[in-house]
Amino acid sequence: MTYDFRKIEEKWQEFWAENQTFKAENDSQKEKFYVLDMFPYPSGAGLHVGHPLGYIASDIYARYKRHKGFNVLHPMGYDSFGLPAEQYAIQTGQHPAITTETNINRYREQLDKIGFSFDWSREVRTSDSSYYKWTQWIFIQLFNSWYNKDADKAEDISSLIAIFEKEGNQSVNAVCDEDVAAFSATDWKAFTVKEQQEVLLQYRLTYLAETEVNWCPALGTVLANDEIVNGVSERGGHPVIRKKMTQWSMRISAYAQRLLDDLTMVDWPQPLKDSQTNWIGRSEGAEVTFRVKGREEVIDVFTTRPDTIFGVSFMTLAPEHELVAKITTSEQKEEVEAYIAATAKRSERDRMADVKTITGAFTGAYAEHPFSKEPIPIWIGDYVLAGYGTGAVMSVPCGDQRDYDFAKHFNIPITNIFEGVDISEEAFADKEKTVIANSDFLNGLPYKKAVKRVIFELEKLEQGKGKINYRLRDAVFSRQRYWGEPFPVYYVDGMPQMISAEHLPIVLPEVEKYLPTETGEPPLGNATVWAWDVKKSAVVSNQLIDHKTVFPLELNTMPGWAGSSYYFNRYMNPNNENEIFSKEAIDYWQDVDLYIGGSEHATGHLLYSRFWQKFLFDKGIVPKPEFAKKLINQGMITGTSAFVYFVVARFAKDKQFYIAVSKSAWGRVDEVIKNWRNTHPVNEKAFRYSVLNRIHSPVEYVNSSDELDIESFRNDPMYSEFKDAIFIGEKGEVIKDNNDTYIVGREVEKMSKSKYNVVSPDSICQEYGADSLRLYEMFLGPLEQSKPWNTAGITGVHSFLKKMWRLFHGGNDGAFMVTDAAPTADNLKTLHKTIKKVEEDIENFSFNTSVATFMICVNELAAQKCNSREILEPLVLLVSPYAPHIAEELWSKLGHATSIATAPFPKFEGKYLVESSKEYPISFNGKVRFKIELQADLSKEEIEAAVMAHDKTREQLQGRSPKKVIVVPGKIVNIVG
RNA sequence: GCUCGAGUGGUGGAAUUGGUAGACACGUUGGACUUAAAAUCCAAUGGACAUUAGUCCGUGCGGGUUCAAGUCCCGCCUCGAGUACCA
Repeated sequence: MTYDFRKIEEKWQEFWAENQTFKAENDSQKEKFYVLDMFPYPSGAGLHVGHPLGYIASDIYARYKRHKGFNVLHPMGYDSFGLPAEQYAIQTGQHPAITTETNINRYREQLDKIGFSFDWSREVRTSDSSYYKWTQWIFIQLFNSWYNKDADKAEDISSLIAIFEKEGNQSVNAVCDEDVAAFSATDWKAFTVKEQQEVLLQYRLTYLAETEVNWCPALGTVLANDEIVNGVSERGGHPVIRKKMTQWSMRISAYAQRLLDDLTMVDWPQPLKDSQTNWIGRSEGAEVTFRVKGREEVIDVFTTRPDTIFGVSFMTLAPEHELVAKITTSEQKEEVEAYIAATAKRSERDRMADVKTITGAFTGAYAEHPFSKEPIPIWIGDYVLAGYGTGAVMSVPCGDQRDYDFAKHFNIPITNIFEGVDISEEAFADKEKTVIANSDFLNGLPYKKAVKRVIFELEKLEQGKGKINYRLRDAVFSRQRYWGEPFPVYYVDGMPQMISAEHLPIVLPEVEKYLPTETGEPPLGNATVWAWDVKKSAVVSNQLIDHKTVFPLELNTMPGWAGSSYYFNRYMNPNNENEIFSKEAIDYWQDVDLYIGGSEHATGHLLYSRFWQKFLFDKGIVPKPEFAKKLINQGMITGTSAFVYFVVARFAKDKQFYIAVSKSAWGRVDEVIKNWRNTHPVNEKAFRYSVLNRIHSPVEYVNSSDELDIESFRNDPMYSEFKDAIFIGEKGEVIKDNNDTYIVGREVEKMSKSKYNVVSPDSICQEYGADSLRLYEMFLGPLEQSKPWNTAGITGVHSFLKKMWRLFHGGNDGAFMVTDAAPTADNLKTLHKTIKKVEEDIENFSFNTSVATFMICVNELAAQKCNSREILEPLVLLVSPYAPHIAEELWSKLGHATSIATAPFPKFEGKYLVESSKEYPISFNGKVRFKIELQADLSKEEIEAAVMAHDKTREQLQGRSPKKVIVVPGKIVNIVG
């Protein structure tokens, strides 16, 4: 019987689906294990072989854990709201829900063919109203919460209101907007309802505020910081400008410190942790208040070097700073305004690209030094960012290179306040070596002591305090898009009101057009039934809006990360209509044990998810402050492109054709063409040719030896212009389509349609089977590393499966032939060494090496002609997580009526590996010269004696007596001298 | 610029605490079987020298520690990822 993988794989995929083999139970006596993949956005292009890499790894782990007796939760779903479906809708009018559905079905078909052990009964789709009902619900919870810094957690807004009623807001230690006005309990009670709501918005964890946002005109929406890469939108690469807009924001900054601290709790890759740490950007320092000479206004600055305060020789404000207009003197007004106009014109991108050019303008105003009371000129400069700190800096040229360059450029005097340091060439920024001089009460102090002292003095003056600053900004949560979660929000007198949870979900309305309205409102502005009736508690026609019982609904939708920030929790109890998940479910499953996904989500999804998890934790909704214990970033699989090298030959008029020159001759085109002309005379004197760029050939036309299937290439309609091309080899000989070979050039590139190097998992499954695909993806190399795909190599793992199949099917007729014969010592040794290695490898996520181990095992057992059930049955179990279809088939042939999925993993027994002898490498001065076989239980002395007595040792030493003999029992012997 | 990661045969990659570098596989070459092909099997395969025995060189480069270094230390180079004037 031959290994008919197509039949076997189809059979078992059906079996698993019918029997719901991988359905996880929420009430189980077994220990839980939660293995999660980052769910995909179902794009129209479908999956290529790079996508399932992480899914295969997690599936192996999930299956392994089932064999180890765990109740495994291994779900899959779709992050199905998003831009591409909406862009497609704008172009074609096709409803995004339809496109999304089509794409999901295609994804599902592809995933099913690979034989994953997903519990599909738990599938979620973020664009389903039964799912986004809970996204809306969490939004409401955030709205109804504030961050109490004393308790260091989120609390219900009612506790804040209680404080306001009792004592106003002065003693409240909350994370809130910067500019909250002080009020007393009496004030609070005197406020109108609207005024009270305005105040509360400044404290809520999600709030509506006019903020400066990243507006992308091309996409017609705002973007979060992590959606902008190099100053342009991550999707599409469109320019982004700063714009003030009223938007929903998430007060993630409240959690900055905990997001930082709790990184120590999780086993995540260090680079990922580092990039979150950098993104949060904590810096310790002080806030210092400078009075402006002759004016009421003050300038607050944040500095990490308050110890250098006596080195301040000027102040710099961001051009956008609100004080600029107020303090600029009439003499300087023209220059300052011109400068502001010039910087406003420069895009964010220009500003970033051009760091070298120093620009700025003097405002004419002076600040007053808090200690020396000396006047300090106030400048503006675009190297100071409005969005960081207070948008103003105290410039200390002797201690900061940017300040130094600025001072030099504008001839501002530089004071040296460091002991024994030369600053004539550059600033001195080494904190460790700092000793302060020239600084009144700070003289002689090192950095740390000086900082402490100056903060103490500033507090005395009430002109400063120690402060910790974070780069992390609150996250803008509104998007001017159609295909996203609608907010459960309506407006009364301009103030946002939450729709109560029992009326959720608020379902996305139908619209005629997916573009912004003529008045510039988001696409939901096109909806005709999009108003909230508070009496009926229902969405009704806009025409009924009377601002008494019927109010307008929010027109923005939520961003892509809303639905993905808690889906891992929803999987625990995904079909629960009454709760986000049941208490029993969350108590049992707790958190994700293993999360596998791409590293591109480091500062987006993974930061927002941690934020929401902490919020839900504060509210007692989830039991863990971190949602995923261990996380692995799988590497990218790149494509191996194939190139054909062409020249265009012309002779006579209008007569031209293509000549493909083989890769190895590409450097000597002239010579090769000349050779070709010698053997194939072209009469026309006008013959000439020019070099054409290399052309991507579809990778399916190239075999494992890099030979092009010229006929297929010619007949591809894509390449009709090369239909009659002449292919020539290294020496200029003409390559005949059937006999000779044309060798293509190869290069590793990103897998993409435009490079014709995309390989789909479907075609691999069709030709080699899912088990081969799974094994090969793992065999390519370490999971975390990026590596090129080359279909040619798959024959290795495929023939391994065939070899394994043959272990079970002997004789000439290939009948199933497993015997109950007792295994030999060699059989047992091979098996147990394999068990040991495979188990270690899976625990270490080293899947590539266990595939190699399987190959060695099968090669050895084949050489030993092993047919013993006692050996082959455990082998099937070992292979099962990797190649589940063939494993199920062999398992059932071995006489088992139930699936292999939960059969216990073979137990390693060291006794079979005990060796009676050991082959010792004998090295002289570190170089191995020969090997000798010795008994394994010899002592150091006995080994040394045996080695020294050996003929070959004497031969090597040639009469010399060794200085030293090093014996490492069980390892090596080294003779020195 | 800063932070992190990585450099090993023609290729993908192996190599517990420093202890036989190149496992396993692809590719290549030769052979068996076959009318032929496919499939399968066998052998060789880091480089140089050598008839053999064997010798020398070899894990990006240069130093160092050690009986012993792909692995540890110091200094560089190259590539990749992230970040972008963060006061």
